[in-house]
Amino acid sequence: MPSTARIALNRPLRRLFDYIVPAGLALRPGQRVKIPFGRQQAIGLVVETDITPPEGITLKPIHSALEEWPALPKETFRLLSWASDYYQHPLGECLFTALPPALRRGRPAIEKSEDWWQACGSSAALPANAHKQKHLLDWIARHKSGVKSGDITKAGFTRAQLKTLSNKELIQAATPPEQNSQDQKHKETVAAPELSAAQQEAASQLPTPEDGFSASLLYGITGSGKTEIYLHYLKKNLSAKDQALVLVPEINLTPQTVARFQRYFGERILVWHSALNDSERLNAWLKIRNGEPVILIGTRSAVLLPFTGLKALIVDEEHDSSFKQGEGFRYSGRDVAVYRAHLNRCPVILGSATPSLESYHNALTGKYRLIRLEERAGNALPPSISLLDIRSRPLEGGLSRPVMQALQQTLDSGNQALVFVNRRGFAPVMMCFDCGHMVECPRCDTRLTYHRRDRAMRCHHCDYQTAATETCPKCKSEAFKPVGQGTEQTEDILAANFPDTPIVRVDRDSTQRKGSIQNILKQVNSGEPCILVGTQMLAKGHDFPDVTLVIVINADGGLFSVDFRAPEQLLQTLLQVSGRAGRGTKVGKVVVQTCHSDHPLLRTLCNGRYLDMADQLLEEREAGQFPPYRAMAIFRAEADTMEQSLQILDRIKPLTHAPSIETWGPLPALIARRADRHRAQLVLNTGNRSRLNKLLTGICQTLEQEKAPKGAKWMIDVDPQETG
DNA sequence: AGCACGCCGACT
DNA sequence: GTCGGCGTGCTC
Repeated sequence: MPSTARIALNRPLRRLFDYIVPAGLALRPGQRVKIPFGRQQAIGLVVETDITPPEGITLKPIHSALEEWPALPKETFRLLSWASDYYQHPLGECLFTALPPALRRGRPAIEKSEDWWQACGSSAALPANAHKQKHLLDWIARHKSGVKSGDITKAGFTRAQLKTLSNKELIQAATPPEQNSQDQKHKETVAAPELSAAQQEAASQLPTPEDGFSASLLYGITGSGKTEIYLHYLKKNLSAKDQALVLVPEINLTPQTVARFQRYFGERILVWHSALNDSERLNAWLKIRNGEPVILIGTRSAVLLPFTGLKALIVDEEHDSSFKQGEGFRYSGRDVAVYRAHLNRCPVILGSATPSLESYHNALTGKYRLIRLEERAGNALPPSISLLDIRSRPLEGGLSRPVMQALQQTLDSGNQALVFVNRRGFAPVMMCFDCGHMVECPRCDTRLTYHRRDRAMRCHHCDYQTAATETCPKCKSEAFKPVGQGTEQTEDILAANFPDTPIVRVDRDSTQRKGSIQNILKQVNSGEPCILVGTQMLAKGHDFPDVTLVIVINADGGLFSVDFRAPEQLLQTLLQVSGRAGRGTKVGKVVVQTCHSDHPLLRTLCNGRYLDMADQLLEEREAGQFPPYRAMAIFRAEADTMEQSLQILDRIKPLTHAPSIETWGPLPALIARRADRHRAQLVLNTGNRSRLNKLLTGICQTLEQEKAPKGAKWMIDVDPQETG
């Protein structure tokens, strides 16, 4: 009897393939193998050995193992198997997402040294029309100690340009600056940060790695210094050989954040985020796989890395919705982190000023330990929040008179202000006041946003854009006007009202234009009076010590949404924005414009106590039978027509009829058509998560056997973040 | 997902 | 007469 193995492939298939293991080859789960697959060669991962293959199939032999050790160590492998089952995503694809691209393609698991270059010729030798090459040569020449090729492509140059310069012998291979990395290795790092009494008290409540698995929700109001607690915790609890993981939202992984950790841990800090290239990914992955005692700061996918000596996990801003992947393998980085800590018998700390209702609920039921830190670091006082009812108040670009006056006062006293507008562009709609026509996206069920800066109408849900017109495209009327406020418009109105004050706009458009948010914020950091105008981007992670006034243009969007998470997200955003005010020694003031100043949630907002709001929201969730009281999953379908999408879900619906499982729909999605795809969904809701999980496994298996009609697709989303 | 096999339109 | 369109079927 030849020995056998079950192999997972990087294919969207909910099945595994069995092979014969050649004599003399010892295989363990998690190992990479080269296998024949159909008439191609493929890379697979061993799932199980010595299996009993099904009858009537002739097994092919495995070609070879790529290395004799498992690329995915035992704990990582178990984590991914669990996640595959929990999120109902094919095992092969789950396992392969934990490999860097180079290893997925079958490249050897050895460190890839990057080639370094330095200039050795003058740009005068180049033809006059070779502008790109000249730029690149100048750029390389500016870096005296040489540059690595990865940074060259990141700076916007191509490999072809590099090669041309090399052929012309204007640049040559350089030796990597060894000294520098040596210097850094020996750089002294400072001891654990001094904690305030309140921080000390919070830190003392955190269980240590010796206590085994624990999950703690660190509720620390904005400005309370959660990061110092993380630093202190890692400093006190990691031995020289331990690994740790700090998960952060993509937007918070700034050079400043990394520098702050490096100050305490020097070379032990390693980063992992979407901007790494293939060789950087491979090298970081190998360090972690080799058990080097790194402290990894990374985004969502870092939780899947092959740690072998993980002693602590931290999830910062745990409420952030970007921890949930919105497509493909739709896992929650935060929830996977908690499960990983559990598997690994080590602590996980979830930190937030505005905890998710899921985590808060777990804290209330005793699953997590709740640790409160309700004092701002230094002498900073919490900002005062007030509502300003704007019903029947004249508005100029969305701003009321009292708000304008407050802005003036703030500037007069030499301080900075921040205006929060939750929409980029100039106006979310262009409307004709003669015929009532509104300009819509031809490919989506949405209105086009007017961008006055570049005279364009853009869809914010697909890549469609068209030139803006002066008159109504339908009836040619000149009564064709923008309706509603976007950041561009607010910026213009503020510039007109405060001509001597710099207005700094921060949104996706302005950061794209100016390179980075750091560039834009340079002038804000000087402390000179100015007004910041921006979207969500402003609310996350940036400190503005001189901002003493925060204006929220309109808070009502999330109050009456069909999405059950909208109120939670609104309050989180409002509080995160509020937290920008008065971070230094100055007292902050927050004014929220609303048409519903008597709304109970907004009333609670004014006391600034997030947990009071969370209590209120939890009551609503319980009454409505929503998560975290019930488990939820959504079948989504998209096709060329809505009929097709609904048809797929109508077919699924009877399969979901089971005790204790409620099914809603199928219904068209909130934005029913997006990029010419018609979308619908079927919502499953239950008090019995494990029963739902088993049911879903069966349904997905069944559906995969059937072929979906052409152009139509179904997918499953467990614990969905967006339910519109 | 790949990749082949397979049956119908415009070209050397 | 062929090259090639992408429909559907299979991969241990």
